[in-house]
Amino acid sequence: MPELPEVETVRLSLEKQIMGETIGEVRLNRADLRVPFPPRFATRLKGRTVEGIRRRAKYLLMDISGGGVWIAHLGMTGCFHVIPKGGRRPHGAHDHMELTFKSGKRLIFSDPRRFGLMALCPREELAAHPLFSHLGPEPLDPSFNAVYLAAQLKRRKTPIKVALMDQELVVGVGNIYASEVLFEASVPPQTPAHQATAHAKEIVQAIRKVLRAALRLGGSSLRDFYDAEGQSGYFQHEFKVYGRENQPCRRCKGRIARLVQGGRSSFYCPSCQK
DNA sequence: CCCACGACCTGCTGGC
DNA sequence: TGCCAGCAGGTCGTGG
Repeated sequence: MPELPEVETVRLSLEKQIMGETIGEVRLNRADLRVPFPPRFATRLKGRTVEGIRRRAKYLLMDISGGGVWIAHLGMTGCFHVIPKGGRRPHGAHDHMELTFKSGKRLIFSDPRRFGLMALCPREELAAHPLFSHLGPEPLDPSFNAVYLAAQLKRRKTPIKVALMDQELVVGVGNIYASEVLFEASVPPQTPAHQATAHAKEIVQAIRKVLRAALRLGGSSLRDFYDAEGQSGYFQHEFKVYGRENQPCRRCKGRIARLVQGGRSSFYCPSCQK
């Protein structure tokens, strides 16, 4: 569910729903997700007001009163659900955190695979936090440009598809958008990164174009992505290659191919991408 | 340093 | 119908 467009979609819906809310009860239904919840997590959230909701890479950052940041990562299957005051929702087997605001609104975090993560950090220590200190630039930030990308690609032998998913090179691009971006840039996914330096400009433009288009459509909903208000995204209908193995290329009518790189499926059009 | 690979989890799908 | 292999949006640690 969660590459940059999906995380940003969740951020927007959380902003609409829980900005300014003050946290009452916090219930954890287990001790850990991918890593343990922070020590005294519930206590440290209780009584705090949500002052801001930001995103960095695929992390959601809730600024809470008192100077702290509540960090959340959705992993593969993590979901926030906001339930209006008095609203009902059957308890799910994977509801790991249930938070009630003083207004009566509730916020549920569910995550079947538990690849998600929660952390807490003082605001001024965020940049130095181990989760953040090694992250590359935001793809929609001016610092991510052809000169930067070419310099990064130059010293890597790994396939371009794998390089684009490396959060140290650029953040927010995951398995879906890496394939879509390379189709847009007409670059085959197997190309060694250092051989793609000449295409750095096209790749930067493709990343911007694809991510912006996905953002406009509320991200991509495969099986289970919804924003905090239960709204699905629509970009999955725009996929040119992702998940389309053996189907006709929308551009040339040739067959979309699949290969495995770094243990993940890559999709591409062998005749358009060369 | 770089890279490939497995591990972490659960659930769904498709083939036999 | 039932079972099992294979696959799924991400990251991290290990070992070569």
